[in-house]
Amino acid sequence: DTANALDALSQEGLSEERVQQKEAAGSGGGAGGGRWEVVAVGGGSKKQQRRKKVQARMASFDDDDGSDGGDDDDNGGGRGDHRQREHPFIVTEPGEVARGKKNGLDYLFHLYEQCREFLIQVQSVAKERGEKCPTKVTNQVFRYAKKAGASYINKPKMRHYVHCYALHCLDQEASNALRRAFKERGENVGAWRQACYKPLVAIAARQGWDIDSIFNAHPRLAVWYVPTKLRQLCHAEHSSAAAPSSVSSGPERLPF
Amino acid sequence: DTANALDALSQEGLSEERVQQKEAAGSGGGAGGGRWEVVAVGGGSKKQQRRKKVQARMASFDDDDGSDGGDDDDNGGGRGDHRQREHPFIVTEPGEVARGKKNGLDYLFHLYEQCREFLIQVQSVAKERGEKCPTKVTNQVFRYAKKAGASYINKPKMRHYVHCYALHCLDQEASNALRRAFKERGENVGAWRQACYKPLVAIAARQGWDIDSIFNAHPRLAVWYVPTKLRQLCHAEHSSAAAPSSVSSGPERLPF
DNA sequence: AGAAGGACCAGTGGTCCGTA
DNA sequence: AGAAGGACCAGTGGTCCGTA
Repeated sequence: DTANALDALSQEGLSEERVQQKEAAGSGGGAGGGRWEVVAVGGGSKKQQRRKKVQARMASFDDDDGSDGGDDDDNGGGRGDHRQREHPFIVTEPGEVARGKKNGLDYLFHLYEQCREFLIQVQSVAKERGEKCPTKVTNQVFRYAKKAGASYINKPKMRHYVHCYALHCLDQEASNALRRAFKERGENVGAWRQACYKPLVAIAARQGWDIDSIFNAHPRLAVWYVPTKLRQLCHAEHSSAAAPSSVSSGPERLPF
Repeated sequence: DTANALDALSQEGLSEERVQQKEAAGSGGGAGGGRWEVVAVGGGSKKQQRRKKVQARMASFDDDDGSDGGDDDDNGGGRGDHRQREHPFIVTEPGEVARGKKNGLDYLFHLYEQCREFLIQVQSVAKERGEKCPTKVTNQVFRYAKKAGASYINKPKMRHYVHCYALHCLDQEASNALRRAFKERGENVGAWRQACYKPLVAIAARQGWDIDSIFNAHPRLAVWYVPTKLRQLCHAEHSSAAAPSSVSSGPERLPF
């Protein structure tokens, strides 16, 4: 029947034309406080946009069967077209909502917090079942997020901007300043993203170069793997910062 | 040339007819203090048995190239026969050295300590290089151990007996008593191994059922993954120990 | 029969590159 | 051109089962 056909399609990751909700940052300051506007990026009919409101956060579903057929909603509309991509990010100031077909950086950081919430849910299910319990945002968590309807969350995107989120967590002042500067200069997201590395390496330098400890010491950041490139930058900088013969000296030691 | 041919063979994991060293527990008590006898299990000629003494612990080699050709020793002897297996374990009392073509349990536990030492070496290499640093005995560590000449270490074996080692770490008295009882009764290794689960579950029960925390709180045990079956047993016992309606109550709570 | 371990397999971390 | 993300890939955790 139809439900099964839809299931089959959604298991291929091709259809599932759900309306996606986002909450827009209402009033200034950090992410996570306000609400995002509902932004439809699915192929579904417009009239469905306000349905399935909080789908992304709750719903008690199992994490290991591909089917949610027979639900109370139909995925109607024209079949066969792929889900549209998320709007690209632009550099926004803290509290600024992106206009047009763009997403802002508060929204980006909000996605990291959503992932952490999904992780916490996966952890509590695992504990209930006596299964091994992930400490990081793993593939399993991304799968869970997708099943929870948060189809706008995906691994490549989240991994791509982890270090930007790290800066946001570790030095909100510096992060905010960087956003304002790059917005003012009209830089694109790629340039801003690149620029996030340098202040992080400086933070690492101050804290004995142990980027893993820095991540793990921060509760919201600890659930993310340290990005390879950030690790490499810290290592390279550490090596060249140290006196040539004291590369193997421990943390906190300065060359003199 | 010959060296290359040998390399090729050893990369298939088929030959490398090295003499293997083991250190025998000299004087009673726990493992790790004494020395094991040299036990040859390779196909190499007998006269080579005392060569390459400490091979398994040191040697500065890289962890990612398969070649150690051109070394100072030849692997001589008849080619083409597979490496012999390790002698099977028998249940021995603490301090007792297995006789005949058998290995004792002090030796088994010693292997766990060797693996931990290999892990520590892998970790220090990773830190020097600024690579991500394993916290557990991973495939990478088993590969490293093999390259270090400890060909008698392998993943299936180590995973098979982890919970036995856990009991040895967490309650040496109970572990020793179990060994003596099973030896006296003439039980085989499989029966002893099975019997190790029960006292571990009892320990978990006393400590809020969190077997992961119990492993992680012990420095020598923390480097080992909690075995699936032990985790399942703890969970099953926990569920049935709790009152039916309070399965989701936290640790340390008793049903009353 | 009891046991050691090569080798396989499903699902991982990581990210490239065809896509829009 | 800049960017989002499906999909691939090497190496993982886990352990079965052909072997001795």
